[in-house]
Amino acid sequence: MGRGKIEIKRIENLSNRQVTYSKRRNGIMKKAKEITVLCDAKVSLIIFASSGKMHEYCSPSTTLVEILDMYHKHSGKRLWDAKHENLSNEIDRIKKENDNMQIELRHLKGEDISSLQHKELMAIEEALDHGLASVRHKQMEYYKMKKRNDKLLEDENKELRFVLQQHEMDMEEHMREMENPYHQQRMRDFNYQMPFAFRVQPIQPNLQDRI
Amino acid sequence: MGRGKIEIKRIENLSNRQVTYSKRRNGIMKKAKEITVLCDAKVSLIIFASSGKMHEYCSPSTTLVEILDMYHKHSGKRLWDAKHENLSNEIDRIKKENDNMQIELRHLKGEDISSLQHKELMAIEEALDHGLASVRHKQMEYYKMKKRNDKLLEDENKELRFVLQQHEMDMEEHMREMENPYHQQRMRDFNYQMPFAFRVQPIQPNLQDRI
DNA sequence: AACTATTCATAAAT
DNA sequence: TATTTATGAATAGTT
Repeated sequence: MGRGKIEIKRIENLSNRQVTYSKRRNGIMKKAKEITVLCDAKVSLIIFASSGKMHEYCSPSTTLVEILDMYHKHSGKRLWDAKHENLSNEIDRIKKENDNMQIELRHLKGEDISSLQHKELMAIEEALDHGLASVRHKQMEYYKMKKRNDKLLEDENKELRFVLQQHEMDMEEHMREMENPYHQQRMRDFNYQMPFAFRVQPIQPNLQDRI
Repeated sequence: MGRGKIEIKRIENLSNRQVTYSKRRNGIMKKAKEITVLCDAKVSLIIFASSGKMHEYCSPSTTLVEILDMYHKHSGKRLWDAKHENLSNEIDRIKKENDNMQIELRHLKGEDISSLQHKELMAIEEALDHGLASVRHKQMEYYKMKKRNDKLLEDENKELRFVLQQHEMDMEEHMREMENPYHQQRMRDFNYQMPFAFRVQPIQPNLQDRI
């Protein structure tokens, strides 16, 4: 159909090929639309030019995904399933792992143990014993640490009380010397400086957060 | 093109529609093949008739999957990625669940507890205590059952020994009466019948499998 | 991009 | 359903 018959083989002239591509692509698109309307068909048409440009047509009554789903059902071919299969397998694997852990957890919590054999119960008991020992050991550590901290606080307290007493004694002594203006000035200096001199830093700053 | 112009609208006559579908489908397929060869294009064409029958064409230089991959790159549209994403999300969700259980398990086994707060340790200890109590309770049940079974076996044993003794005593008595042919016959009967009379069935047939 | 001359596709008939 | 045929549509080559 044209000014002479052409052989169906690659058009070597780039320009001619592009023109023919454009014309024929429009022709196919039109035909696709027509068969969709005339015959109630569902069509998906995807064309890539050798340049890489893409054109597509999809019947308005449907979507490409829908057509691919139908294609899948009809052809039995895989398409994107290969990609999915890997993920599905991983899900299965993890779910299984999950179930096993769930069972182990329940057993350790003393649930669902009615059907267990004596040997299995022994193993669970051992695990629990071991876990309990570890946890109690850890708690003992905290207890000791707390006790040590209490001791330190107590010591600090004692020292502070002693210093405070000294302080008060000094104060009284100075009070007696208050008439002297030089001493008045010294007293003010003392008030500003002494509190810092005896401020005590906590030894384990964040311990209280953990106990 | 044909014996008269036709309007592009659905062909109501089923037979005509089917015929037209078949002809035009062939036409499009041919055009698709031609543009593939003439213009170096890559074409994917999938057509579903209203009957549900499918026909497809794909350029020989490529595959549908390849074309869909290219389609994906060009259009930026999702296609099967939506499904892909769902699976990925589920994997993430399950993996998270998995991790949490893993941690809980390790804690119950007394592992990785260094960084735990006192409160958390208390909770774990409580869980372990509870689990241990359940497991030991269950084991106690088995122990009692076993003890009961032992007792029953012992009693049976006693009874059997008693019966056997009786049996032997009877035997001796009968031996003494052996001269009498009538007694000889009775003795044979006795030998066949008595063992069954005192055969004892185990009370918990499969108990030994579970202990 | 628009224009034909020509071939092709196909609607209707068989 | 397949083939034939008359006709409109598509398009190759030209402008």
